[in-house]
Amino acid sequence: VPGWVFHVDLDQFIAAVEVLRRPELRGLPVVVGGDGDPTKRGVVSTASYEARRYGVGSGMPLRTAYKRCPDAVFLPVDAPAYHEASREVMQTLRDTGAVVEVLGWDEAFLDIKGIQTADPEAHARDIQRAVLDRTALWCSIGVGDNKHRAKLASAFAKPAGVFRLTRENWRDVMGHRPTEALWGIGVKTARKLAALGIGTVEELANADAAQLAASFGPNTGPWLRHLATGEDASPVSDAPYPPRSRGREETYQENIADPKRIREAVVRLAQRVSDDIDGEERPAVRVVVKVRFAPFFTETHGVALKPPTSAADDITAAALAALDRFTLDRSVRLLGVRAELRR
DNA sequence: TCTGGGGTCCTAGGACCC
DNA sequence: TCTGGGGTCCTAGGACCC
Repeated sequence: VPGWVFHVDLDQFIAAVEVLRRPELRGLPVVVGGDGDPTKRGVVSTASYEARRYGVGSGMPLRTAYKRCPDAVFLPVDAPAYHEASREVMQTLRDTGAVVEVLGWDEAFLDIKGIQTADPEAHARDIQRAVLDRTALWCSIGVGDNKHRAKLASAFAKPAGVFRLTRENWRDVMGHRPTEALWGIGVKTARKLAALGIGTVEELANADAAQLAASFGPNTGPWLRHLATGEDASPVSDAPYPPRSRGREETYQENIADPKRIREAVVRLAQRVSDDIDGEERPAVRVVVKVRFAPFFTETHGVALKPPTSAADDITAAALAALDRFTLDRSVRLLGVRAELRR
């Protein structure tokens, strides 16, 4: 009997939450992103299915989304609202008795080992119904024999469906797909693999281990091939995950050229980071400043905190010391400050 | 009408040590 | 004279994900 793993993925989550509190938007193209002004710098967080029909999707610049669908309703990101909706969904999932590993606002893995079922699809439908009844949100559920397969399966289940992906149908479903279909392979790695003559999941599963290790490193190489087999022994874990870092960054509507204003902005960001880590029990060991110069290239510099500290004055001083390591001879479109926390 | 903001993890290269 | 072979730590950057 396989230990079933479910991957629950909310359908158009952010847009769906917005529609719930504004029922008049149902059925309309809705685009959530930035501060809701599609003429400004920003990207789409989530587009409703109606908006996706116009070619609008996550990660797309808001200005492009506006061009493609000028009649869409553009809304600002309201993180607290999504957080609250997410909390309700995750609690519903826990109440089913499964072990729940949360993966962001709108996704979770469920280990249902403790629940006897000969019909995992029926159980998935029950969970889907429970989420819908309690939150009025639809989700799709991937049914797998491990996390990786469950994760990929949920995409095939959308919208509002259930799809099973296991060792048995892995080759049929995934073998012919591009390597980018795997969770952990993005456009860069797919391109690099293609240059080695490896285009599909099946080809990657059969690739030469030594060649992969030579190109991607002794750990990453074998890991890539392992991904293509669909096998995954990692457990679903509900253990609390201590954050490694906390950061704040912002893109400016107009680039900043004046070093004095850059300095002031870094101080403000450092102050916000200090406020954020005030609630953490562990102090920061390092502060990293990120600068994105025009047109679009990014550099970072960091400063160690010895001894580790959470004090706002120390965080700010470290951020300014890190900023001093940059040559500010070009205008800046983004600044960021990140504190790395003691492990 | 260019390209958010929140993160995590891995790697390469230099410093440093024995 | 013409320079080893580990090992670890630190830093910057890259890649990926939601």
